[in-house]
Amino acid sequence: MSEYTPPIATVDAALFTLIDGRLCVVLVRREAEPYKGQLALPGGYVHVDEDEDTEGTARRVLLSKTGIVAPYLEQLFTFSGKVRDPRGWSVSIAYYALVPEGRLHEAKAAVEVLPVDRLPALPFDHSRIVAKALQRLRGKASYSSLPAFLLSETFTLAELHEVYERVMGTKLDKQSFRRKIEDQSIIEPVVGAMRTGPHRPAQLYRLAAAALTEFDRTI
Amino acid sequence: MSEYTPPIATVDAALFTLIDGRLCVVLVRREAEPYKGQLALPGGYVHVDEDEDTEGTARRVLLSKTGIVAPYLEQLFTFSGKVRDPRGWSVSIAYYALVPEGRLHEAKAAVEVLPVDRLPALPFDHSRIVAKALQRLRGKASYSSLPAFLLSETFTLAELHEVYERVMGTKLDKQSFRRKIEDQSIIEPVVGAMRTGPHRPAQLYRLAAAALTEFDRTI
DNA sequence: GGAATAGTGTCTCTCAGACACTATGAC
DNA sequence: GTCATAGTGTCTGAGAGACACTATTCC
Repeated sequence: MSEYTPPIATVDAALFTLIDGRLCVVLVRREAEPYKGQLALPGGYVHVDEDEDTEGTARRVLLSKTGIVAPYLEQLFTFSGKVRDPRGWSVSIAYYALVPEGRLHEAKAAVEVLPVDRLPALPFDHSRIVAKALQRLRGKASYSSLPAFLLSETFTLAELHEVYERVMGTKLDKQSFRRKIEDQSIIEPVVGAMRTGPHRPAQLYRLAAAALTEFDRTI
Repeated sequence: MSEYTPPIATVDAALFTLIDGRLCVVLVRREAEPYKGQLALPGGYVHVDEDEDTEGTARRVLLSKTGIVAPYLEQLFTFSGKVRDPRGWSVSIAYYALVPEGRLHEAKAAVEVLPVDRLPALPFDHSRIVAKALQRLRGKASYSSLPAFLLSETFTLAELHEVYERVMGTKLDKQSFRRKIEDQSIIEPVVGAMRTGPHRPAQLYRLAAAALTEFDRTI
């Protein structure tokens, strides 16, 4: 097998955030060919001498191209084939990530954050990657704590409620939502911490577990 | 980037079947180093001159190593890193597949079909791949038509009921199961076709869609 | 007091689970 | 008729959705 030719191996990452209640993707302008100068998902080669695994590649690429360390990062899908990259037969291990709006100040100046429903056509198959990531995000929102990673560490129930509605694109009944979230032990109150304003103060909560938590399901 | 060294790129596939109500995996004995002679998941290099994409690799590898064309094949996860393969930093795009017991006669003589709860330790990270595939299979069983791909093209409701129970490892109420399946339009009766025996004949059904169908869910 | 948002009480309707019942074949 | 499995009727309890209510702050 000495003449074995492996495909090109890259990682691409779709980094989502929520700005003014709109789901957005973080894009970077490509500094090298192909598609130099175009907006695309942050991505790069797998570095076998540097990366622990492809999740390490994703973290490195996100940090180096956007300046952001995302609190949630998950492998999405591996895209592959002869035509998706003009450089030749390639494999792209795609990841998606969530970051709260408040952490975007860490971002490099060169990034552009665009609403998912206002994206231009993206190079490679990046539009497909974004579509698949959105599908995963929306699906997983309905049975897990995933949308909470779009909020800062503490948040009110109303904020959590809204982020679920925004991600899923549907109205959710207030009482049903609160029952569901509290029954599942997804979150815990931060005792004594309240969000104040010109109204009754709201209890602040944090995620009970640092990792993603899934709800119960039945057939 | 002329000095760029890509990782090794392989595909591994966990092929499941149901024998006497027990979930089993199809293993092959490795013909080459490393781990020559050991039982492992069917796998092989991505051939950039031959494969359309990595799903094509998976189909080719499954056919060439086991002789089987599986009616259901889905990408599972991409495993990667320096230590999982003694040949060096590698990426394995793992797939899982389902095949009905009745199609195993196509299989090559060299394959071994072992129950998932009786597997030996497998080389590389193949035990992790099987574990992750089982997790996906069990999870997806609860909200999709997935387990039906372990049955031949036509089947009775009782057979479908049993395969769901076997895959999920739980008892399901007969009436609830039938309501659920029929409400979701997962299957359609094959008019006039009945499974006979020393008892009342049973209506035969087929999947209403050739592809996987998901049930409705709510938050 | 009024405005604004937080948080609760409670009714209803749907649906899953439980389980007993009827149906229809072979013998 | 018996046996075996197919298939249905129906009760009940839990929970989601709807929606109105009370609570607590700032002004």
